[in-house]
Amino acid sequence: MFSKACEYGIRSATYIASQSLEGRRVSLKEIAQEIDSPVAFTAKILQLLSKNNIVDSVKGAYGGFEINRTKIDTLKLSEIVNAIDGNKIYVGCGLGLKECNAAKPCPVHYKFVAIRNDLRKMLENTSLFEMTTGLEMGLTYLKR
Amino acid sequence: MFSKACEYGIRSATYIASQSLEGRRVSLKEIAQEIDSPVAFTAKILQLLSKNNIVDSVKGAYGGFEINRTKIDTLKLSEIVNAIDGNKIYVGCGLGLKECNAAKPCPVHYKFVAIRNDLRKMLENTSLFEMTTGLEMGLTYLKR
DNA sequence: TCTAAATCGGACAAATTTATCCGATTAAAC
DNA sequence: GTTTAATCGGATAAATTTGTCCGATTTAGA
Repeated sequence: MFSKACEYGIRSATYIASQSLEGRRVSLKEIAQEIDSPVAFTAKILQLLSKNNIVDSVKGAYGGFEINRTKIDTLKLSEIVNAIDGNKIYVGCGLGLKECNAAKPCPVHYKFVAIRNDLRKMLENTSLFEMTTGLEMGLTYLKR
Repeated sequence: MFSKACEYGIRSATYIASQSLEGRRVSLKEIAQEIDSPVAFTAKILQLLSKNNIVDSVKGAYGGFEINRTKIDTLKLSEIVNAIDGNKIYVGCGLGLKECNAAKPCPVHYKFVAIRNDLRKMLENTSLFEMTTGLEMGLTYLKR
């Protein structure tokens, strides 16, 4: 459903948020270790998230990544997905047809529209904070 | 959502079915032209569908691909998707976590379960015949 | 039997995604 | 100022997906 890059991105942001809530800034190394992802590849994704203003990065010793409280509350999963995978999850035909729309629908057009709308709504309604709440309660896990 | 291979596979099967309903056996060349796909790559996918008993192939002059009426009525999209992409659309965690289930859920586990169930049900409930009905009525289009 | 039209199957090539490496830069601490 | 620990950014490599090529095989028809 999502690219690997996007999966690592969501897991990274979730972990950073969870630690920022505790006042801890975290390093790339720690992030990759905690979400079980390839370090160098994760670095690329974090750069992307940083450029898209989703996480804040601090260079130099004692640097790392963090997300401020306001962003944790307001940022939605959709913005992370959009920064990495773009909007290709929502747009385009389920069968790969270039010109498929309500006026000229493919055989499964309406069925896909419904499912994609659900996915879009879910991503637009899920905040980073919500992602971390389960973690704090020990009910959800990011690793492995 | 689906791989290109899977998209071509669904479009191929749908076109073959629509022509088989008219009593016409169709060639690879015609299929690729009608669904606007790369010929040689489509050939590979048709081989796969043939091996998985989804389409019937006839070698030699006047050969080509066809699907018998019973199969057109009973075959579901899920079987085509399964033959090409396997079951990776349904299984596995939305965030790519190896061990994610109801006992140890990731932060979006239940939200993904719901959406994927909808997708699975849709594929399991849509027959090849249903794919062709819109085509016959000129309401849906496979090309471009 | 020969020819033409078709699928089959294996090797190969291109494109994209995933992943690694390393030097440059930055900033805190001593 | 030097060291150290960190991100940044560009080049490169590996893996996967997508796509091509071509000879082998099969079969209908002349």
